[in-house]
Amino acid sequence: MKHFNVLHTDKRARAGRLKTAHGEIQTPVFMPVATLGTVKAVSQEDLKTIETECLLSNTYHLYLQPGLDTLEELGGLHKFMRHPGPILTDSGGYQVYSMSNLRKITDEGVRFQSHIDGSSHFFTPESVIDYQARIGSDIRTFLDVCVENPATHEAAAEALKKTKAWAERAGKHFRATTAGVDEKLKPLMFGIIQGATFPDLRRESALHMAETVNPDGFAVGGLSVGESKNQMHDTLALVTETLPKEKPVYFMGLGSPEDIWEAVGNGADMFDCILPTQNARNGQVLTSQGRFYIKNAPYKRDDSPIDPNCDCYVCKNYSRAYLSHLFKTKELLMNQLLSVHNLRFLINQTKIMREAIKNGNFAEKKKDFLDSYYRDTPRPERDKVRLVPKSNTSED
RNA sequence: GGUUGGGUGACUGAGCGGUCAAAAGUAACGGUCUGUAAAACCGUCGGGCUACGCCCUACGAAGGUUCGAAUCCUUCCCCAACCA
Repeated sequence: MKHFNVLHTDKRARAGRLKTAHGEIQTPVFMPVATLGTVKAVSQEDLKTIETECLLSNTYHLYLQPGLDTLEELGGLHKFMRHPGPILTDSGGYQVYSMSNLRKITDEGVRFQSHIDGSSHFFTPESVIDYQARIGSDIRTFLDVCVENPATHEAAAEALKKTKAWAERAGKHFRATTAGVDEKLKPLMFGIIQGATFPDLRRESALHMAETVNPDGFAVGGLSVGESKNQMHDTLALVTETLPKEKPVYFMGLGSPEDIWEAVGNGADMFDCILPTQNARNGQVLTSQGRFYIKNAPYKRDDSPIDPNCDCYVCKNYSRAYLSHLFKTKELLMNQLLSVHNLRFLINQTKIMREAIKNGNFAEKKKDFLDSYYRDTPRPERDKVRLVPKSNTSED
């Protein structure tokens, strides 16, 4: 049974449908991030209201808390969090990257030191597949090795070598452990493509994944980690050109609206990102006319909604002035309201994209979006590289 | 009326002879964040410059001591507590 159908194309942009055990996903899709089995500050009711199609959760974090025994006893993640829709789980590969001071990589797997209590845990490509089975996610990903940017070709090649070997092991294990499962209930496995920003490595990774591992979908990892926008988009374009066209492409960790427009134009179908929720908690909101900080002076007495063009319940019922007040007074409701809005904004963008692809005017709609989004602010430099490490970001 | 303790930048509050345009926190102003170790973090924060330095104006007010005072002395004005 074919789990993914490309319904419409407009140049390289595609609109499609992905079937999972917990329902269909229309693509392009934005998946809110529920690392610990919750989209931070957002309720299940909210997720439904904003028309969430798929959630992303995290193997590493769920493994530590509440623990897989607990999760399994309570019927898996869907039942535990009462989420009826599809869930994709990240393998923990991102934690290999972001918690580099707490882990050690060997050919066999990754030894983590828990960030909670310091206890030691060993993840292998196979065990991570088993963990995701216990979580019960619909889309499961392989353990990979993501390198920081900038990386030397040597380091990226070394990481890719492990990623490839691990993908083969994980794919084999996945097939062996899901062999008898009914097609309709069968989870999907997504392989992760690495190779930093080196074209030869990216091509090698994509070809290897497609030809040797042949997963249900392709995740593009190791991007949006500090490289320039040009590098990021060029790398994606090269990967989608290399990959077969009949399977979904998931750009891991991409979440600013302008980037998603660009990436959909380059053939990506699925996205997840902490940005809309994390930025919401830090007071930044997205609108069709650009993004801004709700806490900033101009909004203190602004009685208008965050985005007059948004259909979310926050924009219909709350003013900028009130939300600004909530932020400044550290009222917890702010986290929920701004998160709901930002998520709904991105989901609405994907709906506009699908419609545009169907109508064959994607480029035009993309231009409309960007013209409006950058109406009052200069467009960012596309070749600018993030120089400061993740843990020490600042700008003056 | 007396005694004692105080009056420091928007606020709270350190400093108690030079290294003080003055700690720290708050507020204010601006920003960062892309498969979440984040309801986190980072700047700026008296004014003016021919700015990695210089010049003004500043620690209740006015005098004074000193090479030099937010810091010591005198007087005055406020504030708090207590005593009449």
